[in-house]
Amino acid sequence: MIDYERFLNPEQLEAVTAGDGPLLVLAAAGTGKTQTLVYRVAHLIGRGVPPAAILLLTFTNRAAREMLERARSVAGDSAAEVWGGTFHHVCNRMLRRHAPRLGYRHDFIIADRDDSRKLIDDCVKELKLGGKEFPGKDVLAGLFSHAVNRDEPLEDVVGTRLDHLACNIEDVCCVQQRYIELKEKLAVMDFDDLLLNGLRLITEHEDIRRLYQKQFQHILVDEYQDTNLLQAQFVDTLVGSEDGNIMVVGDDFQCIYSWRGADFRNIMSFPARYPNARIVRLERNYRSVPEILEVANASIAQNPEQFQKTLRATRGGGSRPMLHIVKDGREQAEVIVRLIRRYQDSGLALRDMAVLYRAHFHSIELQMELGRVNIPAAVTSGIGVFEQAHSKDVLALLRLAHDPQDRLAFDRLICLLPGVGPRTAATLWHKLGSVCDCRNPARRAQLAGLLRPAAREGWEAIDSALDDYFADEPHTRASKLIGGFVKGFYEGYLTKTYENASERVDDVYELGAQIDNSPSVAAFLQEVALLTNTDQVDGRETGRQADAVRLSTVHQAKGLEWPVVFIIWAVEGMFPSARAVGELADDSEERRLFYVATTRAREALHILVPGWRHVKGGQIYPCVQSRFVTEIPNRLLDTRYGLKF
DNA sequence: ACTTTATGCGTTTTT
DNA sequence: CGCATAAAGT
Repeated sequence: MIDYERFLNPEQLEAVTAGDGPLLVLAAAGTGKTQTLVYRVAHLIGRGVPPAAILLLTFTNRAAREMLERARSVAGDSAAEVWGGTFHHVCNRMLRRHAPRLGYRHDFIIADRDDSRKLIDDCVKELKLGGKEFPGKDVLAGLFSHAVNRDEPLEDVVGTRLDHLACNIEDVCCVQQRYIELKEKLAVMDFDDLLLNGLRLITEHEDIRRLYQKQFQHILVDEYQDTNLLQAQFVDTLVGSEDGNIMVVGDDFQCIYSWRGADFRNIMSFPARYPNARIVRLERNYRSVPEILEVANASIAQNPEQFQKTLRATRGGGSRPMLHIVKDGREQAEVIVRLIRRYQDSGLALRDMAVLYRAHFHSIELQMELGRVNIPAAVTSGIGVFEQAHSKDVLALLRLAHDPQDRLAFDRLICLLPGVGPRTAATLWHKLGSVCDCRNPARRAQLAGLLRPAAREGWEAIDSALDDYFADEPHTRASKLIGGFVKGFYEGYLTKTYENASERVDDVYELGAQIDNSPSVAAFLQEVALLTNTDQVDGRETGRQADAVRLSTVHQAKGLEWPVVFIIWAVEGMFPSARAVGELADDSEERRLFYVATTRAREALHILVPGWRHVKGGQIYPCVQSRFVTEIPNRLLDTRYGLKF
């Protein structure tokens, strides 16, 4: 029997041991939200609920993995059978089983952000729209996504978000229509389709809805404040009744994804949608020293219309957060280097420290400085390994090998050949009859015959790699195909295309090893589009990751904590970001982001405010201290100037 | 004429 | 890194 009272405080215990019925846990930052979810899962299993009857929806795959691992150590190995993952992941898993019910193949292709933008661009060109006044593909993708995730008509979204642009709303709708048709034709779902079709599956098909309602006796949702309307509908439908077994955990103060359609009204209206919901508040913060919490509380108090919560400290006194007024980005980097060295001398490891910023490019100057003075830094970069060109190239080869109809993969692969671009790729695809059966040597030879000599040479190398690969069936190993591909063709391509070709070669071999270790190549390919950079970085950390300072955007730091945190570029226009303030005329989400940043720190928080910003071209702009700093009472901060501290 | 490739520049946040 | 534009290649 688990001694819950030993590991949980009274509020956490109440949430963990609550009986059936809806439950809303308002868990402020650092109050043991994860602990509560982990023990709730353990408690349910202990009560006799079959693990496979529990659905745990999280914001990242990493969060699900961590929670289930911990639940496993508390409740035993059976916890591994709990369904856990992101909404996209769970929808994908359901859709792989039932896709034909919606007119899709089981092996539909997932289009990542790049793929869908490319497809949208194709639609625009096909409809001969384009032009100066017409929105670009990113804007269009954003509009489509917004409409889907908020369940609003596209016309309204275009009307409100694009009123300054004198473009025809109907044209935009035409592009969307064409985009939807094109996706259907290519058997492709984009990220939004996974959610949309996951929801359609259980709303339009009663038997499937019943199946999953019966299977999932308990549904738990983490980071509920960052769900969008579609996701909330998905959960509500699966729960089925207003007295169902649904537990949602969240903190409206930490809703930072509304630009992606998240709507913290989901959490605000939860008590109205589930009138009998029990509400538990977790306010005892175990993470940070009181001085840091005071700053966080003072900051978030500026936002109206939220569930009132105050972080109460449980820890003893530490020291006040430091505000560093520095000359410019260079001095900012210098201050951080000195502070890092000082913390190292006092016994902290580099992995105990993190530098947080609003946008990736804010960190470039610091990265260079850290490199110069040999302080190892782990950057959670904007694009993960799987999203980088070389991974995608290799994945395209594997995808095409396993699915002759994967046009996106074909295009990508064939365009690597010299003298072949999108146009020739399209012609070739047509000439081949909309299939590229790599399993069939005769078909591969046919393709070779259609290519120009320069391109043919490259294709022949790929051809022999494919030949070797299929010779081993059914025990094909991805690493073998990748090895042949790299040696015969890709290494040469990489060396003439990129500076850091050898790193990329290493990455690609690593990718092969990972696929060999996964259950099957096909399963890996079906999941890979949903794996994110943070999943990947953490995967590596367990491996050979050395001790390093973490550099991260605030968004990617969500759910993490460090003894020492630096927030850089706390100036107007950068944090809050100029775009966010201009577009929304409401800075509350940016303030929540600042709140998330401050509450990542356990012992020490340093906020840096440079006075000048060097833009390339030699221009210098003065910086104004961020409103988020200015609105904090002076007495809560320890202000230092320049290099004196 | 049509395609591919080279060059220079600007960057919010991401499943 | 991706995008737009201009130049080179077929």
